[in-house]
Amino acid sequence: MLLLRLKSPILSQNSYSFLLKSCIARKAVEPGKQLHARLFINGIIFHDFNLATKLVNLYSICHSLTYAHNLFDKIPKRNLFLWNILIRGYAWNGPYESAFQLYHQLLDHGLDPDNFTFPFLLKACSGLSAINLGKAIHNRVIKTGWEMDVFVGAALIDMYAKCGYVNESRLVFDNIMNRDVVLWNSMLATYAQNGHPEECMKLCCEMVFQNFMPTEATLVTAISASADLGAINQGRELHGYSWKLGFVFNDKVKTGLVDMYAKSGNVKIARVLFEELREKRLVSWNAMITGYAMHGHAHEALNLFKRMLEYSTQPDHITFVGVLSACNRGALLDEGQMYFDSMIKDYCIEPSVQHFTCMIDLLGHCNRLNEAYRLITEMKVTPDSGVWGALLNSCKIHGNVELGELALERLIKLQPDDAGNYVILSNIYAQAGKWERLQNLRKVMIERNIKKSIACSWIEVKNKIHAFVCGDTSHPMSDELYEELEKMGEFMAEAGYIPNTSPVFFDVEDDEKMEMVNGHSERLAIAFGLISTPPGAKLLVTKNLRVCEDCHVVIKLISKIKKREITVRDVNRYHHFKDGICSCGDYW
DNA sequence: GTAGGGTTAG
Repeated sequence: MLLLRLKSPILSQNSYSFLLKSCIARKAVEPGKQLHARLFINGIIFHDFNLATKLVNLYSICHSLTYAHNLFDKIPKRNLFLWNILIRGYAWNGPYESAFQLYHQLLDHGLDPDNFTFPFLLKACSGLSAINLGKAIHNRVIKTGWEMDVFVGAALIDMYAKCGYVNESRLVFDNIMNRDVVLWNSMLATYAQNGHPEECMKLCCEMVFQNFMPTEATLVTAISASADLGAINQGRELHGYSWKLGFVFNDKVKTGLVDMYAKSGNVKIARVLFEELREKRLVSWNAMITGYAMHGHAHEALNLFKRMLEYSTQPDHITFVGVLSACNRGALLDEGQMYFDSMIKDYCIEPSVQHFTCMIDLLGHCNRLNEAYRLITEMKVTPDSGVWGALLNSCKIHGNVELGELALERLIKLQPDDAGNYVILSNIYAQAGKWERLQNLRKVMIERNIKKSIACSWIEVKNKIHAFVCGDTSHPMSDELYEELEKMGEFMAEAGYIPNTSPVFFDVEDDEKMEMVNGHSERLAIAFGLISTPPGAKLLVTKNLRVCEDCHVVIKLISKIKKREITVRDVNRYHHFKDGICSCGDYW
């Protein structure tokens, strides 16, 4: 950049070329603009295609799309390379629509998109979640014969993944014979991002089996999948595998491990790894803060947040989801309100539905139901099912029938087929002794043919995931498992336990009801865990719905009688049972 | 005479 400071107005075109190349390498847009001005004054710019191209490239890399596009428009003869770098700029930074405008212009000019154009266009589709556009581009890919290209393929896989079309992703993946590691990674990410962690793990094994060397992205994706599965042993294996492959000092892999250990209930190990990070980036802070929040360690989460600010790391909207849900778990109303205000005022973050959900949950937690409702009415964003669900849940805990009815009314509009909401209101009615309303609600459910979704819980034992549905007798160890449950029942009866059958929704006789509660999937998974692990071993069970109230009581007792730490991760939160107490403080 | 696909936190 020394040359820039020289007074001499005349530089050779080679020198300009060299300087621009250096600007591109450093992403230095300001010196580039100065060079642009000189080129303009000297009248060189429009005669030297090479220099103009370099400038468009620089602007495009540096998010200066307006500059890039203006210059692009003035270049008389444009080649595909020039179109591609401008499309790339829009694909990376938006507005994505501009990428498609350029694409159509390109076609109008009689040019054919190539294996560079397609990945950029597909990236823009991913950004817009525009499946129809994506499919149209896919057709064009097939027509122009680029479908076997790994770059195009990976972009197609990602586009379908971001639009939620997992099967289409897989078709693209299966269709390409000469795969490379990124193509595998794209497919792994598709499964991980779309809630198919088991498929992700399976494919990961296949990839290794086919002698592909995992990369940083492979491990990050696989670790996040095992975090979503709550598969601690698989996660530990991946941890060991990272050692073997030399990724153990890699901060991105390590952040994945922090998330994985936190989600599987090992917050302490997560913290140790977090402290080992050489560079603590925003994602790492967020993983640790949300990890603490999930497990109800409100003060640890907030202390870490304060430390993050001392490190001058700017929090983002995800950090505040963690901070606010930490306040919620700790019933810290004043702090929660303070952070919510600070997020808006000090950090200029527009509260999202998630932030509002945290606040409504928090107000509800503290029995400020009317304020919670008022907040919903004042929200600038449209309240979704999470928001009304939080209100409904708070109404159940504090026995507010009227607001509960209102919340359900809104929920029915948003999720007409979700039985869970009806069940919560029916529980509110049952608790309040409103039997007539309860009967009416049941009638409505029957009329609308709303059925409770099948509850499923799973537990990982010796690296294998064992899944149980409600009343399941299909497991090979089913007999032993029910025997264990029966034995537990005797112990619990001695401890004064009386089954609470109110969560059982169907009209059935009492002893039948008992059996149904007894056969709840979380109990089956825990019973299986008890008989297939050594005494004292921790258990982690994951459930697709909320833990039922009776099971919550029972698991507390089991943790005391069997001297076991049991973690249940239900659809909303974690419950840590130890010595007869649950970390949620019976609020969930 | 150049560029590109996959990566974690909610």
